[in-house]
Amino acid sequence: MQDPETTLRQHDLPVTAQRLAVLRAVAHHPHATADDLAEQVRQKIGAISRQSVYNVLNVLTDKGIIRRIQPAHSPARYEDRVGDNHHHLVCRSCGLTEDVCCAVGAAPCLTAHAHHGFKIDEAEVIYWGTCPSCQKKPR
Amino acid sequence: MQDPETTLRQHDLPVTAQRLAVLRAVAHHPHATADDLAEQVRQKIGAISRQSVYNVLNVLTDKGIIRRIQPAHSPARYEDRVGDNHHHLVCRSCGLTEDVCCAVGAAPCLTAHAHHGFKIDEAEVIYWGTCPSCQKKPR
DNA sequence: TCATTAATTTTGACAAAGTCTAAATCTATA
DNA sequence: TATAGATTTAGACTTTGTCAAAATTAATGA
Ligand SMILES: [Mn+2]
Ligand SMILES: [Mn+2]
Ligand SMILES: [Zn+2]
Ligand SMILES: [Zn+2]
Repeated sequence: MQDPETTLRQHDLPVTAQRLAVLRAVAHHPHATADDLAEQVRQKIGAISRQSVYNVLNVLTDKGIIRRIQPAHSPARYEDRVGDNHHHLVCRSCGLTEDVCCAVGAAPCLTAHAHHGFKIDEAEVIYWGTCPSCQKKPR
Repeated sequence: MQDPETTLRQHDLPVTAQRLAVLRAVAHHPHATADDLAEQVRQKIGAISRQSVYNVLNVLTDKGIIRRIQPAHSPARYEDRVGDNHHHLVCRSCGLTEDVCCAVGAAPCLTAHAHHGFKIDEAEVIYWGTCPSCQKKPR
């Protein structure tokens, strides 16, 4: 990823302190929630409204600059690793989220057998399980 | 599936009108939301509280009698087709949800390469696309 | 540099989907 | 049929996110 200001200009987005800070926060904290990111941004630039965090995350997602993932039982999470069709491994117990390369190859799971006449554009895969640290915990 | 009353007794659940009605509604309306199901139940038994619908869906899900799926942008959906590791095909436009047999074989996507030391117990796959009917619509 | 305009940010209300709690009701059992 | 324990209900509450209008800021070009 290049520097956030260049990224914004390349996408015809006016450069604002809020956008820069959110974009940096996403880059530094992959799979963070909107709330997590607001927290990070506040530590950097002092203040940001909740609405602005959502505004920025939405516009960045629409432009394809970042990606939104929405596992069950969790608010949406964001990452700037886009366009590589990777998947996720989520701990049922603590929510820890790890990247996993696409199981079948390049963008393979997209070859979804033309089922039911649907025009398929994405295969979303989430592996659910227990992370090493939670496996150790009693209970 | 056998009759709902037997199912409940086999799982040591006291039989109530609400549980029977919700279980029947799930069987007759696969991939319905809690709200959809409440609606159906009311047509059958006259009334049920929102909380009871959730209570029942939760206990049935915990017992493994039904399954909960939670696609992005949608409230949770329920079905009584459990234990066969099937996946889902969801229309981005209208939310239509169809079953898809597991792409890789029996319970294959579970063989997830022992990544990151996680103990994986489920591979959830959602194919996103546009259903035939929505493909026809203008716009 | 400065004024103008369009876009962004903020504030505060609102919505959807669920959960929590205590009181009322019902089921199972004997 | 009485009892104990479980379920159901009502209503408040929480979380995550959106909407809309007013205030502020960024980009542009004179
Ligand atoms: Mn990722
Ligand atoms: Mn299904
Ligand atoms: Zn964990
Ligand atoms: Zn559709």
